[in-house]
Amino acid sequence: MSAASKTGKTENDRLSMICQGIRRAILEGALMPGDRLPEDALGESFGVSRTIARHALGQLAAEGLVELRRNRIATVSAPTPADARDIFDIRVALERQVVQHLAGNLTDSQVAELEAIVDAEHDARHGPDGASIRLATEFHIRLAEMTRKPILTRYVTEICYRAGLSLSSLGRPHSSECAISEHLALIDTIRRGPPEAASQMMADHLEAVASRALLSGEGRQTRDLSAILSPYIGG
Amino acid sequence: MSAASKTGKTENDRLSMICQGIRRAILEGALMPGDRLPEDALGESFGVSRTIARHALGQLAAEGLVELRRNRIATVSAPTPADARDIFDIRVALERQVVQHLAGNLTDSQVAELEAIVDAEHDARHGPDGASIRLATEFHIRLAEMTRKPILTRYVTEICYRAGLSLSSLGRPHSSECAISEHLALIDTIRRGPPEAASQMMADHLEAVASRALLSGEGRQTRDLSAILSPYIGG
DNA sequence: GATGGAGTAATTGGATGCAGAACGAGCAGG
DNA sequence: CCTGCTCGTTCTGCATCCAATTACTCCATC
Repeated sequence: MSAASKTGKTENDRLSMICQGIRRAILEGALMPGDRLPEDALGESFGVSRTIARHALGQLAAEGLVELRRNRIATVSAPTPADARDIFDIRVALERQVVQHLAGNLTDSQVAELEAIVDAEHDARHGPDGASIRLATEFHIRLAEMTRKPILTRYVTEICYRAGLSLSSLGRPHSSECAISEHLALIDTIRRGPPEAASQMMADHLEAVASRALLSGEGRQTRDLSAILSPYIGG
Repeated sequence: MSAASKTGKTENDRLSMICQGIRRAILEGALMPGDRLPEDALGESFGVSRTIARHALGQLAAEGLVELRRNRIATVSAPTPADARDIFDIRVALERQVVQHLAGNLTDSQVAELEAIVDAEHDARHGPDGASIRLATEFHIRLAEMTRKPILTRYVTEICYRAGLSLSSLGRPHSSECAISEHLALIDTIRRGPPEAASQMMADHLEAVASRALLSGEGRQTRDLSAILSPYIGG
């Protein structure tokens, strides 16, 4: 799925499979912060041995999605509100780059593809929360991929997943209603607009998403103490 | 090898040690793109088994510093000029965030610390290239750390290492001469300046670094094979 | 009923072993 | 002299195994 740069890839890596599976589960809220991810349970779920599961956890920890402490069961990361703020700031910076590179350069088929995603978002707006978040994230990731800049794409993808985790853990149940029309407007502005306008609109959009989801502040009271204390333990 | 190898607490970080060691070796140009990193050799060098070395390679691959292809010996990544351009764009975006958060908020001791690094850069300006790149990178990383935003810091650190790799492989021998005065000016502007000014100065600085180091590389397109392939040979 | 502690089960950290793929030397042929 | 093929060596992919540490349960105690 990631960009194929030069030499053909298509490695049937089981490791990527596991990573992607867990990423999606986290993104959709199926896995919540603090949930435990024991190595052999994981391996058994995915039909591989602990070795692979272990490796996958290492990767996901590097991406900030899971927390790994010595001799302890891996858990889904629990971003603090400060983390979420940090993540969204970075996301704004990166996605501004995306739309600046894209502004005025979208092909018709690309526009169509993006609009198809928004359509799917529209269809899913009354479904489970996870689907909305996943589709909204997909929209942004596809946008990044269209720049054909693999490194930028990688970072945008990563930060989008982290943002998704923040939303599903700290955010209110739902706020995608407005995001849909904003996505449509975004497509249009990117398609024709000057880079600055598109960049600004993306920044406003992401800021709005963050505000709607996170500004509520109280969030939901955490399910257990460890989530509250986790940021203070590791150092 | 002579490290404290007793059981107990501080033995936690063998993996981080390897990662950091390789990162620095790459940053300083001791390891060049295409250099092979066999798991056995790595493990032996660091006095651990393949398992750890393997894990470390996985991490570094996730950071984009090494390339990992199935059943093939890991190699130091070989960024293309396009990759380098991409990396520097991202770096500009991220470091603008850094200075925007920092502008007007630097303490005296922080200023002193940064100036100390620049002093070290000055001392090292006629030494080996690696030292200059390492110190310049350290300057930017410390700057990021001062925001006390761990996630932003992580990304800046990562992108700085990648930029360093690009410089040491694609860049000209020396370009640190001007960077030193620019770093000093940067400190001053961040210390007192408005966020916009500091942000712009950082962008200009990084753009200048990229231009000085990379713009020369554009000229040689398919000139002769040995010149093109020399970075891929590993000598 | 709540608290603290010991013993057992569960889980991770890491090493090793084995199968298979890639690398490279050496040889045959143009 | 250069190109293509074959085969032994090297290296990775992965599973399994053992030691060390943690998590959990149960019981004694306050």
